[in-house]
This record gives sequence, C-alpha cells and structure tokens, in this order.
Amino acid sequence: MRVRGDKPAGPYRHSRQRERILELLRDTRAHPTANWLFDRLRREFPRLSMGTVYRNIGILIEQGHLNRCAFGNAFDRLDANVRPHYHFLCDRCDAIIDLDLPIDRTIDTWLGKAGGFVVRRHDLEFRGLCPTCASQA
Amino acid sequence: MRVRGDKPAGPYRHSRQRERILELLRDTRAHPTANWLFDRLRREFPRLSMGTVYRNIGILIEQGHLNRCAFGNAFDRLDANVRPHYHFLCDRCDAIIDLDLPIDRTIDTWLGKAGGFVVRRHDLEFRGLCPTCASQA
DNA sequence: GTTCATGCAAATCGTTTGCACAATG
DNA sequence: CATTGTGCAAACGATTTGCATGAAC
Repeated sequence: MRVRGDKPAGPYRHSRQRERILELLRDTRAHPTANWLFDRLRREFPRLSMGTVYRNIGILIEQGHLNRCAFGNAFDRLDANVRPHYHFLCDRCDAIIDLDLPIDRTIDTWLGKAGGFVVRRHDLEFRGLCPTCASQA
Repeated sequence: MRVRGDKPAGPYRHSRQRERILELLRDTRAHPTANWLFDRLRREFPRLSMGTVYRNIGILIEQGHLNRCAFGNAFDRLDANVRPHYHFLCDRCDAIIDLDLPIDRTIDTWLGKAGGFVVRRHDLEFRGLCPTCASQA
C-alpha cells in the first residue's frame, strides 16, 4: 500500500505545472528560487501552491533535469579555523573535514584576465567517502 | 538613539557565554551546528537560550573569529544546466553565473591517493565582482 | 548609571506534509 | 478506475527578534 510522501509505484504522469517549471528554468540563467517560480507561474495557474512547486522540483531533480545549488541560507555549520582552506564532505558519515591542500590562487587571476571577473575568493569542496568510511566499504 | 537589532554603538562587552562558544568551537574539528553548541552549553548555563547562541555566533563571525559554512540540505537556487560546471557569485548584484572552465579531475585523484579519500565530485565557486559590476567600479 | 547581553516567547522564513479532490493514463 | 498530481492549510526546523531583566564597565 502506498503511504504519504512515498514515491509513486508507477511511472510519473504528465503534469502541465511540472512541464512549465522545467521550461521556465531552461529559459533562464538566473538560477531562480522556488519562490520566483511560484510568482511567475501563478499568472498561468492562479491556484498554484508552493507544495506543488516544491514537489515538482524534487521530481525534476530525481529525473536528472535539474540541479540544486545551496549557496548559503541553509543549515549552517561553524568553523573556528579562519585560515582559508578547503572542505571534504563525507556522503556516508556526514563528517566535514578541513583539508590542508594549498590554496591555488593562480586560478583566480586566470579567471579575472579571461572573463573580466574580479575574484575575491574561491571555495572548493569535495564529496565522497572519508578515509574511515572508505576503508570500511 | 539605538534601536532594536542594531549593533551596539560602543565596544562589545565581555560575556562568559560568548567566551565559551568560541572555546568550544576551537576545541573541535567537527564543524558543529548552533544546536550542538546549545545542547553542550546548557550544562554550564541551564537557562541558556538559542537567541543567545545565535547572537553570539553573529558577533564572533563579525569579529573574524568564526566562519560559517553553508553546506545546505535545503533547496536554494535551481539550475537546469545539469552538466558539471563551476559558479561565480557576484558580491554586488548577487548574480550567479555558470562558468565554462574545464572541470579539473586530476585534483580528485590526487586527493584520493594522498589522503585515502574516495572523491565522487567537487564543487568550486568563486566570489567577487562579475564583469558588469567590475566595469562600473 | 548607561547600554550591552541574556532569557524567554513569539514571530519569521523557507520548506514539507496530511488530506480530500481533480487530472492522467 | 487505479493511482498520481494538485490545492489548501497546517506543521516543521532553523533562525531572528521584541521586550523586560541582569550583567559589564
């Protein structure tokens, strides 16, 4: 029996709302928020709800049509190591590990020269298995 | 006149709670959450409140003693470009720009060999001024 | 004694979910 | 017609804030 919140057993059906969400996202390079989609689509679907937007975003990501980028406002972790450094995030144990790789500043200047950007800093994070989890796999 | 939520006009005063927050964060490499600090410190300050934790985190960040890393679990911005690519975030106009830099996979294998990590992917984001804002500065 | 910091509770923001009804295949 | 998708509203978790009281200088 199918329970609340579970993925459907059968294939996804067609939905006009989901179709338009993907179209809108493919037509822009602005990396919109869920709320932007909601405002934009309410013109076409006056009774649209946020639940529908979020549910469809989830499905589209699962289908590989979208990526989510979480720059910022989410769940914060704190770090008293204020020297610049990179991070490794373990997929299995959720550890966040400071790396002591050298910071490569040459890439910043390259980006500035090539594209007209003024680069103040860059952040690099790796994901995968930390040494402990990797040795248990 | 000083209004609610504003920074104090004078210098920050000493606070035992803030002192302990910084001590705890300097004693760990686990990149704790605000809630971890709260649980941990309630033993010493039974009447501690979350408001105090968050306010002090903000002050410590402003003083340069802490960094906040947002490795979000939540949706934030969406991207229909599902090919791997890097991002540039403009400090002034908040634009998020897809970069077509080549993805450098060599660094993944290096990290695996050197430290025993299994690297599945990496994310690289730059911050600074986008070409448009840079030309106006 | 001035004003910054705290505790508490309520408010806020983005996101998720339960449920009854509508749409799809 | 079996089951997925929707709208609505309420629930949620992390964070922020108003306000009266307590602590620092």
